[in-house]
Amino acid sequence: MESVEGNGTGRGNLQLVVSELCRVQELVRQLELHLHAPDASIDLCRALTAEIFALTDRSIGFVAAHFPDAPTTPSSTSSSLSGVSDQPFRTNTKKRKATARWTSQVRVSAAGGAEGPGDDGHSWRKYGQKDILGAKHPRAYYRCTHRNSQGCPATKQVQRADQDPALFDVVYHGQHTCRPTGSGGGRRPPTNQHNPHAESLLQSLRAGLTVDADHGGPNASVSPLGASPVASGSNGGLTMSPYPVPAGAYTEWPLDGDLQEVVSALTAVSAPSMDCLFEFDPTFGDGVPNFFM
DNA sequence: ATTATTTGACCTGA
DNA sequence: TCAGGTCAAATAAT
Repeated sequence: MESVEGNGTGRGNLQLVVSELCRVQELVRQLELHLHAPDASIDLCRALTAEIFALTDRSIGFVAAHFPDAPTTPSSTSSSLSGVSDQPFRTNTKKRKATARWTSQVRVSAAGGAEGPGDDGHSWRKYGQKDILGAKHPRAYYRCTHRNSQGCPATKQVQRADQDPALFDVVYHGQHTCRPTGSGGGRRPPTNQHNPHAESLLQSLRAGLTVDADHGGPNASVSPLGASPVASGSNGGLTMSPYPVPAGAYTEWPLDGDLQEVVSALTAVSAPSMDCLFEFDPTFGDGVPNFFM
């Protein structure tokens, strides 16, 4: 393995990475300011988000290039995380390729021993349940109710966490293309341009970013630093925690590798409990995540 | 009657 | 062959 020490280029890149992460932090601050502004502009937020992604992407590229098989140093946060999820949930490292092009992973707790995570703002129809090898609880499969009527490809998988039955691991696949029809069904509370999920994202980002060079390859993950494994704040009976994606968790999604985990980590704060989603299109058509509500 | 859930069978990728 | 994901008939709920 290459040693960075004694390698001026490597050290230079590390400095670059640090400076870029600082810039990312600054951009996040700006983004937050815009989000709190009464006349927040979605376009501006998009632009800032795109730049944040671009910067993190480049930094990850540097790290991956100079630590091709860097030994993983269990991040300082992972130790605290491990208490909650030493086996977050079975990461499908060798199963069929998914057709979805977008994925998000969240851990949701249901208050009062509810049967499942609360309403995430979309209407889902259960279409299957499977016992998962090594997992105490079965995994439930849901698809968007509007799949037939509108061809919405969004699906999600919900599985009760082994360690804490009050926690549910939810994996979202695919983007919602459905448009909620009037009242009922996929209802949406009236929202202005304030995006609560974006704020969650920002909180995680502001808490700090760590870039872990994953052993065994160019995969890297960005995990929120200092974010407690289970957010203490509740949200209408739901608590949601950013979910640092373990190394290799999503290696098979049809993405360009590195970014998938970043995407997973970043989008981990999106989702349930509200209906406006921070969606991310990993095809990077224009590299701009979509906020829509 | 319509819609949602359950559950065993089937399909697919590794 | 196995495990995870999906289908679809039966059943339940509204």
